[in-house]
Amino acid sequence: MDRKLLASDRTVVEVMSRIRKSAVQLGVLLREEVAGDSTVGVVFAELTSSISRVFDVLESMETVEGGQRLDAGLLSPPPPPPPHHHQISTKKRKIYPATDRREGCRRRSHLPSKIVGSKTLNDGQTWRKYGQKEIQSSKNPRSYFRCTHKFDQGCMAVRQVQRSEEDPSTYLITYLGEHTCRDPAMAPQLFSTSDVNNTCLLSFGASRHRAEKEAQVPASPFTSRKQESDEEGLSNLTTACSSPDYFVIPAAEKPAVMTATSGFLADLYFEDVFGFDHDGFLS
DNA sequence: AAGATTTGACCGAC
DNA sequence: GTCGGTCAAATCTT
Repeated sequence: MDRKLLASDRTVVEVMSRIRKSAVQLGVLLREEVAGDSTVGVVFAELTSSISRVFDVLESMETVEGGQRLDAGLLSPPPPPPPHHHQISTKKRKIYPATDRREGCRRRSHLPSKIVGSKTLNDGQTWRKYGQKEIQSSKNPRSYFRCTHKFDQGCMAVRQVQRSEEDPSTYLITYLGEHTCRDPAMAPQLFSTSDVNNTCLLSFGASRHRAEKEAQVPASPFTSRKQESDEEGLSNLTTACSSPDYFVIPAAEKPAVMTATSGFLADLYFEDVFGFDHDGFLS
């Protein structure tokens, strides 16, 4: 797959990202049906499988600029320049000169993103909340989080959290960018027994390319620090890996979901992220 | 005191 | 002009 990415391919990427986003939202809305061993569940599994394959193909292409992975450039914008001197205005904020526009203000919503439906905000990562915004199309505000290690390790991962309108107990978490930070001291906590028992992670669009990359750079800087911004006391750990490409299913729904999806997504997750068969891992 | 959160302002994309 | 994403001073928490 040596073909370079054309502008039209990028449009495809954007459209596919939207389709994937819609699929995830659909999964949340159809939780019961998807969880059951029903036709809906089978069709949903088929849909997610197809989306994953498309992303596999797209991610195997080179970028026009050459060399970089598809999402490397799209997901990880270059780090913003260090803040320098700014004019002081009479208002609360400093005024940035026209030549010093903030990179961060560029909208990222059109970039590939990974959306997770979760009952908890705790995903094993340490996040720092940096903003909250009322969203026009939604009655629930959206909260913005950046990785705690943004400045000390240059990690550009960010996430947006919004409570689901359909199911207020569920958070729709959009991950943008990938974690490049590491906190080795916490690695041994990866998949403690309780985590395995209480979670089920379904991979959405996890590619072998990403898996290989993560195998080289072990993900998941787990931390014992206070889980930041975990609203309303939701502190039970529900995810055990930093890779954001998951669909998180509450423990109670796990068996049914595993049946409905024939386990292929879960298999993909275990194989891609950990590089071995989960049956062996769990036994 | 240090670090985290809140919240109004700023700014680029659309 | 509107909207969404980010910044950063003020405030809160540990």
